[in-house]
Amino acid sequence: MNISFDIKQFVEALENSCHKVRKRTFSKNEVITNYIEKRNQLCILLDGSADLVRYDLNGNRTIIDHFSKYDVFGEVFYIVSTNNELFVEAKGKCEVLFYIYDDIKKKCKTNCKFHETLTELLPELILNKVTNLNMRIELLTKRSIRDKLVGYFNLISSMYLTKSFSLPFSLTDLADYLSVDRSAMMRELKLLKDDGFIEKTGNKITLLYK
Amino acid sequence: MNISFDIKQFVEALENSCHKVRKRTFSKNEVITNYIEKRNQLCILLDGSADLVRYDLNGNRTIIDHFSKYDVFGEVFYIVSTNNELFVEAKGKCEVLFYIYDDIKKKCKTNCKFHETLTELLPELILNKVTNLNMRIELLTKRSIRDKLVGYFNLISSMYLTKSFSLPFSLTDLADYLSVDRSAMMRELKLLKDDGFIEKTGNKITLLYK
DNA sequence: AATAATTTGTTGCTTTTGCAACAGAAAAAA
DNA sequence: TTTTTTCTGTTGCAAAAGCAACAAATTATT
Repeated sequence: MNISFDIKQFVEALENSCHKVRKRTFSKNEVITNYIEKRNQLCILLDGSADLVRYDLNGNRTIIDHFSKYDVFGEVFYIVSTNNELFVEAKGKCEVLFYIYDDIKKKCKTNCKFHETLTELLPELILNKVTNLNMRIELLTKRSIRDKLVGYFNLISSMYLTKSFSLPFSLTDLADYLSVDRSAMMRELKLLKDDGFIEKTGNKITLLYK
Repeated sequence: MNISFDIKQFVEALENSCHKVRKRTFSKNEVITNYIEKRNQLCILLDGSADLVRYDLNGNRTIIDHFSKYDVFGEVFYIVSTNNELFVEAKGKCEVLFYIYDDIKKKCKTNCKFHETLTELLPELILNKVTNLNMRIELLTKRSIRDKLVGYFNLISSMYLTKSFSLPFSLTDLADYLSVDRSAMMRELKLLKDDGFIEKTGNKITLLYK
């Protein structure tokens, strides 16, 4: 989910970048990072898209979060208390900025623009995450696959302010995001189409209701 | 979930309380507050326990969050982007502290201890919420009722550092929290018992595995 | 351009979950 | 203490979701 407006400030601050900040590129399917307890890492996705995924003991894959340009991620936003490892996987070519810190409030010696901006924006970034997480919970607590799909479509629709949109996920990934079986989800998509609620061509969806 | 250690500072700060802060008591089943877009309210549960609940169009009740002594709640922690109204309901006698603000960073004229403490603790409070929400998502993404139950029990168990504990919920409420049908959950609890994974007397659970 | 890999769409069958209903236990209110 | 209300435990049946498997389409890779 996008908070690009604020994050652009970060990118600008990087022109004369802090020496503690690293930039790296990744190609499709590479692991950008994993979440490690006790390490504090903050990452900014400068380009591309990536998913935060978890594999459980039964081999189920769950997409915990989906990141696109200028999204921020890292342990700050997911204090790990789980058994399962979390990975951030590149969905395509990605450019990522890394910042590892001991104390997020501590500035570097030169007190550069990056740290200044970070301190200023962090509360807002975190509140953004909270909104995100709450939306996610709202979706996941829906009782049926149909309700989850419709809930998700409404979200996308109100975000892009249009009833016609391309999914930011492949359908396979969408199933992992909604935490349901893919084939069951496909079946439900077909039913939604047959019932005249949506139109669907590939991964382009048009909402016909309301 | 409990973050009492920090919140005690708030309570102390209230000895010479800020005039913008209100204290009220509630009895069982009373609505403590609802979440309103554009209003900024921060509440601290000084005593008792309460649930943040949502009712959807199908009449399903979902417990979004469960609060106990010294937990903090309010719109800050749930920027509302939903159609469904959210209520905080008292589960018993409750004592609650309310603080409505325009700008959370703005201090009152007297710059009292309350505001000082608030500014200091807020980032930590919010990060605490984030952890909470992530745990919740971890539970909700589990694919079966059994996995949700076991996941929840593990959570409680590691929080209280014991394999034997009383549930902070009635079983009816637990089902609403895990977002599953109550009778199906009861069936699964019985199976867990029959399979020798847990012991259960009333709402006291003992984990027999690991 | 050809080949390989992944994703989509579909289906039959099985398992899990939800729904409805009810009796007994426990808790709250009168 | 008695009555009322809520919660627990259980069940049969219906509906929804998961699993497995495969062909067709699409997308990457060589």
